[in-house]
Amino acid sequence: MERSTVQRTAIRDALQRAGRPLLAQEVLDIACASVPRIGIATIYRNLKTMVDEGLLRQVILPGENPRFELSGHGHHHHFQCNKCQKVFDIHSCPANLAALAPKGFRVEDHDLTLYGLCKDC
Amino acid sequence: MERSTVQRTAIRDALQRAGRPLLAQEVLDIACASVPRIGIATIYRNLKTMVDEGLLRQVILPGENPRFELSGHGHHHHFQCNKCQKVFDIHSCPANLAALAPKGFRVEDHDLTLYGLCKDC
DNA sequence: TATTTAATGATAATAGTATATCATTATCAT
DNA sequence: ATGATAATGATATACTATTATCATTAAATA
Repeated sequence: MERSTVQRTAIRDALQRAGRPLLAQEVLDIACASVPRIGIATIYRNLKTMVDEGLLRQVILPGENPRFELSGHGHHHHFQCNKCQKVFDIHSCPANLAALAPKGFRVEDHDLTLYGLCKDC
Repeated sequence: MERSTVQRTAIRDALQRAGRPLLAQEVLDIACASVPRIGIATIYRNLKTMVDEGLLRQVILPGENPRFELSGHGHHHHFQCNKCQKVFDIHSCPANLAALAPKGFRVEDHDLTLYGLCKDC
């Protein structure tokens, strides 16, 4: 049985409005604006539930804590700003990556992260 | 003042013979063969020192603990086997990655990880 | 070989994220 | 509106990779 709560709504809205993957802590900060007394446990609980439901997808970059984004964006990659550390979506994808692997290796998937300066930095 | 110890040698040899990035735990397991009483603290201590000296480089894949490899291989990427979890070097690199970023973003660097089955799996 | 002291090994301590606990609150079906 | 109970909030706890501690060992120099 699942109930609709203002906390859950605030979490979904935070991710929707941001339009980029957010850390649990970032979700907390944003959701606090609409639900001041929201706790970090509620954030983690709901993020986990929403991932299990398939509503969210985890974005894990090297050396970073998990971020969360709304699912349904298809296969894509990410850009992290070296200055503000924010992560943005990249909707294109390099071709022929399978050819890079050594002979005898079968490529099934890949992860790509670009680093640099975002539009605002 | 730096002293040459069998432990330090065993750690360097483990990385050299493996020819692929190793977890601290993997280094311990391999080094144990030549220095049975070697402790995990010694592994971490030496890995850290060797990174500071520039002898080693850390390899951090998404969601994984740091691995270590001998430096001096230049810019390259990695392949992780979905079955044995081992990580291998990939010495080629896709071109034109900068073109993938949205307008207004400046690309300075990138990370690429391929996933699949290694030669042995 | 004796001396100095850096390095080791065993383990306790730390750090930082994520989860468990539980009394309280608030949702929803009746 | 009421009752059953799912969800929350505050915080304790777990987890686990890494570091600190310190007595002991061993490398390097004279």
